[in-house]
Amino acid sequence: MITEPGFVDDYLAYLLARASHLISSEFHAVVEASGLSLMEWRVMASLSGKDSLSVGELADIVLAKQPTVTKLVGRMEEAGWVQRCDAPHDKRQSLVSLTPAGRRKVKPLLAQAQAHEAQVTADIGAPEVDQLKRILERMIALRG
Amino acid sequence: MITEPGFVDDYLAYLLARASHLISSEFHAVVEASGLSLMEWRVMASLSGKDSLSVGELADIVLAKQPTVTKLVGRMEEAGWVQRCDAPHDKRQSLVSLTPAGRRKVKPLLAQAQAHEAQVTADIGAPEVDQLKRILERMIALRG
DNA sequence: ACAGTTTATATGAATATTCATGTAAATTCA
DNA sequence: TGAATTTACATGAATATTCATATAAACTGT
Repeated sequence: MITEPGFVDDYLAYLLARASHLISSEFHAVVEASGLSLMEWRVMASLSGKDSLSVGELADIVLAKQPTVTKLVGRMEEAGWVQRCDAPHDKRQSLVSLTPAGRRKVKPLLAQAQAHEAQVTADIGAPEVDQLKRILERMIALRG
Repeated sequence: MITEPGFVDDYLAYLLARASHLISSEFHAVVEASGLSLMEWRVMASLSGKDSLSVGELADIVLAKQPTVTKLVGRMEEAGWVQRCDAPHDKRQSLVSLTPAGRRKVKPLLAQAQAHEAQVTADIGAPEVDQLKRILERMIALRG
């Protein structure tokens, strides 16, 4: 089933959505194979850099609404991948961090993600990917 | 609440997701003001080019699963914006098309979408947007 | 210090999406 | 041709997301 032309959604918006969906979907297969959803992977990947993130910060990063993240984190907490604790100086905040089990779970995926990006780069061309990244970063910086 | 660095999701994948979300969100405000959801807008924008599209084609274009689109189209049919009819030579297919009311509804949005893209282009720079589009098209063509 | 406001998260009800599967039409090939 | 397979869409149950709102903590100005 091939379909391409005609769609608008601002065209640029559509190209971005389509390319984003494409790349994420490819890696989605890898993520699901390890028993995580795409959102769970995003949360864990985000946390694997930092020591902890608040629910609000996570929502911003993973591009989801706050109640969605609250419940997502709740499920991940039950699964034993993350833990919550109240922020020391602002007890409204709920700081989310990876558990040791979560860290073990996400570690191989981080490597596979890099491998996937390397594959995409090999297919598209390193200069193009660099240009692409620069422009996207500029868009995000200017308008985000 | 500012958050940026650290996230991975393959990094390129994240930049794409973030930029896509950003641009779509901006226009989302316009879409919602006219009483449509983002998905409804995508469906109607897709249909406004073509005479009709099958449910499967729509699902592919709007980046959603088939049952999602079946139900989305069902709601839009009730709202009077689209209509379904069986395909003449393949009665399994359900061809979706805009009603006159749907056409009237989407028409101003198509213009506003163009205006939005023009604004983004003005902000980011026309050459950058052209490059961006070319690279995205290449990605989609190569891997889609 | 306190009343009013804002901010961060949680929660319940409403809504939307997805998975698994069902149905029916088209296609394949022996 | 016709049985087996595949394809397209629909549907019900399960799940996830979202909206509206509640709660509680942090600020603000007096």
